[in-house]
Amino acid sequence: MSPAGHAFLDSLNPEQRLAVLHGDGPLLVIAGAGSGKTMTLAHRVARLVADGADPRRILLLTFSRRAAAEMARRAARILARLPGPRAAALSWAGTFHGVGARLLRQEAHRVGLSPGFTILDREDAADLMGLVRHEIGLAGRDSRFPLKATCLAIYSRTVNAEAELAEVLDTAFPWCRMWEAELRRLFGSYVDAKQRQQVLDYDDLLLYWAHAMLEPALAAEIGARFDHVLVDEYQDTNRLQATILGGLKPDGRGVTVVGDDAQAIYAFRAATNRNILDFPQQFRPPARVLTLERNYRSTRPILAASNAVIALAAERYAKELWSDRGSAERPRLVTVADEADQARCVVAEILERREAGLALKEQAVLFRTAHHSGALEVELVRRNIPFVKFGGLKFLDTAHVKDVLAVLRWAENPRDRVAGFRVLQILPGIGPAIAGRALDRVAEAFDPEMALAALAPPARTAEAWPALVGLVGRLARRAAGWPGELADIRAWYEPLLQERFADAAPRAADLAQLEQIAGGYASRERFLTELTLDPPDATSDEAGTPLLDEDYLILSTIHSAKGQEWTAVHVLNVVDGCIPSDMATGRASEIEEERRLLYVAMTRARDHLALMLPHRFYVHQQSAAGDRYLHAARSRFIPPALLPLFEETRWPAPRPAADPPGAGGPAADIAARLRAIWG
DNA sequence: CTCGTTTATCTTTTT
DNA sequence: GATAAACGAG
Repeated sequence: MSPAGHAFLDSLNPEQRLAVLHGDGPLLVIAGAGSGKTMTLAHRVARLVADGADPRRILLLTFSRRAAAEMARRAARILARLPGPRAAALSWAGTFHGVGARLLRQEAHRVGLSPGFTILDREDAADLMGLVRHEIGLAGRDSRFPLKATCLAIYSRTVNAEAELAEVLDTAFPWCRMWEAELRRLFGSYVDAKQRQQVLDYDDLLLYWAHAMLEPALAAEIGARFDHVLVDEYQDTNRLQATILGGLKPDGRGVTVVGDDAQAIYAFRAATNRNILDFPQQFRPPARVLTLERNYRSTRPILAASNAVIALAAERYAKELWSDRGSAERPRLVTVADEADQARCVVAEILERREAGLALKEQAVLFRTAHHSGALEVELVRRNIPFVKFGGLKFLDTAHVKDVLAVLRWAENPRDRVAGFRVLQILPGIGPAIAGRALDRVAEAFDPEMALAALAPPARTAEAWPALVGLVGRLARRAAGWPGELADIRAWYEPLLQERFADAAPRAADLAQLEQIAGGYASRERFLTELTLDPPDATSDEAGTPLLDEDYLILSTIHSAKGQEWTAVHVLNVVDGCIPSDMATGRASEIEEERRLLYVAMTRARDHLALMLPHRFYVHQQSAAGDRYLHAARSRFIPPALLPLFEETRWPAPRPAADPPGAGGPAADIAARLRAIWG
């Protein structure tokens, strides 16, 4: 047991200290928003190491790599202050997917994988689904077969929830219900294709891991690698991840999970709050449960409003966050005419705060879906305010970056058909048919370069063909070394870029930046793996400038804002149809998730919180009706009973002098004058 | 076969 | 604003 009296425990409150000092039995920490969860977890890791645990035998599973890095950094800092030599940092910290990839590569031969497997990101996986979808022919004459992305979503959900296809279709994709038989066939072929090509999609990283844990010998061995397993954001894990955890530590010894059921916002990804609700009873004796209710982040009025919003939720672990940070400022409900005014208002308030000394970095604008920030982004660019956006389209999703990465992936794994298919079709004159046949040859051959060189390309391609063959050969031999390979690819691709895109210059700049990034990775394999598992998730208007020292505003989807905090927060479009999204008003559980989403958004704020209510809300790309305005009402999550907790304002502020139309009659009563002419 | 054009159809959030 | 199918010209 721990020698009580580690000096670094002094900064903790009593509940946090209990969590840090808890022994080896399974532990569940319900950590409310802003309750010092990261700090507590970091201290627990440090405490374990201080008491003799080997940091290389601690597994830390977090939601994002950024969270893992932050945790490791803080733990290291605590340890650095202790006397005596301290072992190296945590070597096993990352996401379930990242750790899975690493374990699977190490144990590849034992789970029937090639150690050279490549990983498909979501778009690549969707492309493969599209290829397979095409291959098995979809004759749907009367109604159309679901899009490739939808097919992938259905597949992914089924796997992650460990559920039946029929059940998933009923609950989450009712409009695809009629295609059950075809989907089943499609998924079978999809799995076959992945295995033939030695590629894994995101779900496979969990799936292979989970199934490896069903093999007693392997499970025991992998479980024995770790003395302690700590899982962060446990409310957002799914059944598959719970299965993995159960396989690693069946008796729960050394297991700590931390989470907050009130912040569960990933049900669409098959996360289930049953994991956290049922965790204690999984063990005998049951796991210990500790609750952190003291909030260090927000002022009392912000917390009061947030608590009131979440109090209306149906089912949750009862807890009431409290804070001793007094303030007279209530969160504001700001009514604006439309989205354009919303953008102007937000910018005006942000600039005002900056004038008052609050850096842009201390402020954030949050929204439900990525495109909701469109109008705001335009306004920010117009007024020259730097910003970085999290969520939505990424650097890696752009066509030219994907092209270059496909070349790398194809070199790493010549059987990766999605990659090869993409690369070949970059050349003018080559379409799906020729590319497909070429890939068949490559798959049969030992040497991809030879196979390609033996092929007779169509006349239009004859000129460009040898360059590609040469490139493929050099990459296969690793002639240029790393990261020189990227320069080699760029030299080959640049002329094609000019032909393919009208705006070649900025795209070329992106590729230069990609090469820059590549230099930070040790090898081609590491680069590809880590980039797909942990893509740089911010896009900024000024592509490429390392903004690290500059001041910039944060724009983020609410999902991507998880775990973060800012002094001032604006939440856009807090109206019915956005929060809750009108996509999600079908079932009660979906509505509940939207409620938690608003709660997460509100609890990001330390001192200032504004919820924006545009009256008119423009909806485009809507179904049949086409574009239209929606006359939006305040979100149903803020019913009239909660209004006293907010300050209701209007922007622009109604001008006091001139009376508004309709209120005191028109400023000049023309009608009376006209009557007077005859009077 | 490729490739440009035209048409109808769309479900958000992310590792 | 993107995706998929369908058509027609080279």
